[in-house]
Amino acid sequence: MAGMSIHARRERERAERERLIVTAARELAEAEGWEAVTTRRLADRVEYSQPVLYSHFKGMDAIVAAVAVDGFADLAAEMRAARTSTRGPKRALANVAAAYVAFAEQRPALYDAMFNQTVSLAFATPETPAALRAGFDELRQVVRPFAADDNEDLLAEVLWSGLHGLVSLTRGGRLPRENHDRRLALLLSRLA
Amino acid sequence: MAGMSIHARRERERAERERLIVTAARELAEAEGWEAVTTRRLADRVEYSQPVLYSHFKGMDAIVAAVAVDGFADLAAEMRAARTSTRGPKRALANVAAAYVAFAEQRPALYDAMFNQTVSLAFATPETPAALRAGFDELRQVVRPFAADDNEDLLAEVLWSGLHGLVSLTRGGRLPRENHDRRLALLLSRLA
DNA sequence: TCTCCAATTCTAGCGTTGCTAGCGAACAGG
DNA sequence: CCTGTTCGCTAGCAACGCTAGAATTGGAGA
Repeated sequence: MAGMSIHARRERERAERERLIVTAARELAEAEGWEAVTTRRLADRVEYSQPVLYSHFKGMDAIVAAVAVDGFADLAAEMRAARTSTRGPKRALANVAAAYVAFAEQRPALYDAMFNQTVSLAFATPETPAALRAGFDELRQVVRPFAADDNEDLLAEVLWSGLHGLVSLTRGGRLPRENHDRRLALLLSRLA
Repeated sequence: MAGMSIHARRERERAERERLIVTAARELAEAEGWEAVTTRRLADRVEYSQPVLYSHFKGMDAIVAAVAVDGFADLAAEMRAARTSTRGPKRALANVAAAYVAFAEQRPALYDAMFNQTVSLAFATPETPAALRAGFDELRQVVRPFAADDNEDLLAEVLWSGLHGLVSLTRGGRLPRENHDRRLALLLSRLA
């Protein structure tokens, strides 16, 4: 039965091509913004025709969602690094918050995919991708020392909201970039 | 010289038509979301042809921006009502925050225009529309009792960030709607 | 009142978008 | 070597934002 290994190779190649599409979409978005990521340009970039994209993803939204999942994994990793490289609950909190903000500032297109662009990502359900949970877990761990036993989740969610609000309003020009650090410090001091 | 009054009438009619366009855009967006607000459908609704839109606004973005300015005026008015109908700093804060959240929940398309859709609105500059300042002033007034003299603005900005983050993550499905009230209460208790 | 000119609105169309139908080539299996 | 299926491509659709140029409207002067 040579057929089986052939089938396996095909699936492998197919998975590779899917990765190629997702990373190409991500690179294009980070270089020129999401409005520049069209099916034609993306197909051009991966050197396939448009319809190939639709054999992997249901549509453009699904491609954005795939990039977003990647983004959540990256964000979770960076927050984890920020947390484990510090001692002391207060410093850990400050470091993780700074990592979150830095991520949003340095990868605006990725952050957009995660929080603005895509609406069709399952979040607090059983089929939520692991990467999404991982990010939230980091926040929960870092606020644990400051929470009463019964509201750890709640505090993590409020922290997340505060960080997202700060980042989001600043990036949209609603808040002046000037006092960004002071705002962040104030938020953290009130939550801790 | 009858020409002058004719000119005046024409300008009046023109202004009326502009209002018609903006309110039609707003109604269409609130009824079916912004993706349904196309130049063709909008032109249809106001019973003019597409190019008329471009004699009033530079493009679709400018129309969204005009709706957003309306939205800021509404939001400011509702927050003002919430503040002045209450006695006591803590209650005032809670009431204004609740008004903000209610606004975002009941008029999602409007909130979208104000915070997600449009990027091209001047905010902390001299030519910032009055409606935009008014909303922020309400927040500033309501946090004044809880701020040290030198960081009143900062605290208002952090409150705004927290509220926007809460609303934005909840609406995008990132936070379960379940504990929304408890999250809001926690945020306020930490800021006050 | 009739004609003319300027302002204004409409028709028609351009280039691009996301997405899909259906043809043609490539390739595993007999 | 032939056959059947799988796969990617060419071509095209409807709808998008936006614009050029024709057509219509309506005030002004004879």
